[in-house]
Amino acid sequence: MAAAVRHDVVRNSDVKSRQSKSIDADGLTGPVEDYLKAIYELATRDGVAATSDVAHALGVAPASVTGMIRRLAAQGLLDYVRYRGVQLTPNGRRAALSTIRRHRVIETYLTRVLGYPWDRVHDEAERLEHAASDALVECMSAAMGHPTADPHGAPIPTRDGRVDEREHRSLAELPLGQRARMVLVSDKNAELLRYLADIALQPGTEVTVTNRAPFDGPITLLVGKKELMVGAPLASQVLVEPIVRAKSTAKKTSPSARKRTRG
Amino acid sequence: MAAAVRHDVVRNSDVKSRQSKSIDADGLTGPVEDYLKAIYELATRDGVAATSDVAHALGVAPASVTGMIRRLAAQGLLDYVRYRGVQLTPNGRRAALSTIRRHRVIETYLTRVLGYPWDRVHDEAERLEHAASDALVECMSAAMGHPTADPHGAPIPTRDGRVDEREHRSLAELPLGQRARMVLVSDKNAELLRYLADIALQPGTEVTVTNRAPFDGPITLLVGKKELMVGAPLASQVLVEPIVRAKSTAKKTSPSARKRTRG
DNA sequence: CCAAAAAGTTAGTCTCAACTAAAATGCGGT
DNA sequence: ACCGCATTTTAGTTGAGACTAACTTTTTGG
Repeated sequence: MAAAVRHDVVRNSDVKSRQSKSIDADGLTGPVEDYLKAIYELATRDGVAATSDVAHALGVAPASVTGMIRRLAAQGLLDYVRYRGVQLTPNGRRAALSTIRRHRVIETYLTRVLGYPWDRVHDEAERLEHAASDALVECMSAAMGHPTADPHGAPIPTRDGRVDEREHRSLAELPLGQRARMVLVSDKNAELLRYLADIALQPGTEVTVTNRAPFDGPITLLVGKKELMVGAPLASQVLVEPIVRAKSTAKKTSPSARKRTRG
Repeated sequence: MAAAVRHDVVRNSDVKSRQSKSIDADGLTGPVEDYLKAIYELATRDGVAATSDVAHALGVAPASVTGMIRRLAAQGLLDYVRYRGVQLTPNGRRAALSTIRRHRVIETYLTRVLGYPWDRVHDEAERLEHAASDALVECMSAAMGHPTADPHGAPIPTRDGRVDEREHRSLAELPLGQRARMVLVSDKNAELLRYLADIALQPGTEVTVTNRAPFDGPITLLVGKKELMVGAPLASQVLVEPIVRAKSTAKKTSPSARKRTRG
């Protein structure tokens, strides 16, 4: 090859910023992002997240959660009072929503564009969300015309951290005969998702509960034209929104379902 | 299968396999994959990889490399003789090529399908390669009709570990006046890639060296219809393949460029 | 209202993958 | 053949993030 030149432009990637642990987009590690996500979800439901709930959600020992919580509180991502549970600070919330946005955009992209199977997309996104940059996620989102919900119906937070936090009732609570539209199911249970795909029940599908056997017995559904029976555990996982006959222009769903789109 | 409820299906993701460190697709950690990739590249060039070269390639201290090499050798991924450098075993080679395949398919997908910028795709792929499953990578590859080279011209290994390992000569070595086609440039230097994009020199582009100033001085190129001058360091990074006038059907490139497609 | 159970925390240990400093080895030149 | 230098390895430390075992605090049921 040539002679002894090549000094400047060529030296590949010399000074490698020297960070020891693998940091992703937010400057947070993968595990940290997972904690923030889990705490976000628990605290949104219950106000504060309990140590053991976080531990269960992440599949780690409670003692590990206490340890991590201390670090995150010291970093200003959590408000923590010993023995009293934990909440996100504004910074923590921002970080959590950013991770959730990445997760959901990725899920949506993989199913919509690549045809990746519904029931496997969660595990894939669970790893990719820690590796994909925000720039890439924006690329994906733009390529789909900025969807607002993922394939399981979960709302996608915006870049500036707004997200639809409405709560929905499940098929287990839906009044008999009330027409409704499925809106959401957890993406975490692959078996459940496969079964729902089998019975053609997905976000957007219209469904009615026609009968409910006593003592949490089988629930009879009308999905499209087909009638079928499901158990109570499944029914409680499938969230729906009643279809309101548009009488007035006022878009009230129900007095109990408070609409709050926080940011 | 209506009746008797289904207590089984619903329990979310209870028993979480309990593995402590974050393992990806191959059952290897991110750092391990990075070492195998680096060793693959160095050992392919030089027979064995030297500790300090691996250290430099990964931006870590030589002592760290020795430590990791011991672990990988114990796992049967490397052949290691103290003070003598290191080589991949067949298993190590398989793992390295699998990671490289993921990297290059991802790079290609991001540029071709998502329009992700040429000079930033390497860093993105560097993180995604550890998170994307082989299944997803096959999806991407299929969506593009199974390309054989990434956007920088690097050959994409096949699933079964075959890869084109031909060596190419650089613009610095190309005889004056010889028409050639650019085939490859390293993806690691973003600045270089931006400049090449500027001058419209990419894999596939036809290029001729029309003059070379003495003492590694400026090199004059003909790219398309435009003439321009580049320095020796750049020229040595741009690899090309001479264009042979198809006289006979025999596809000989050059006696020195030995074609070996190992697997 | 108090004791037992449940939940949470502390203390101490482990592994991975990095580091620095010091010792060992290999090699080129005379 | 040997000296000096570059390369490599060993030894010992560090930090993140997990674990178990033991202890403390809160909650709950009688």
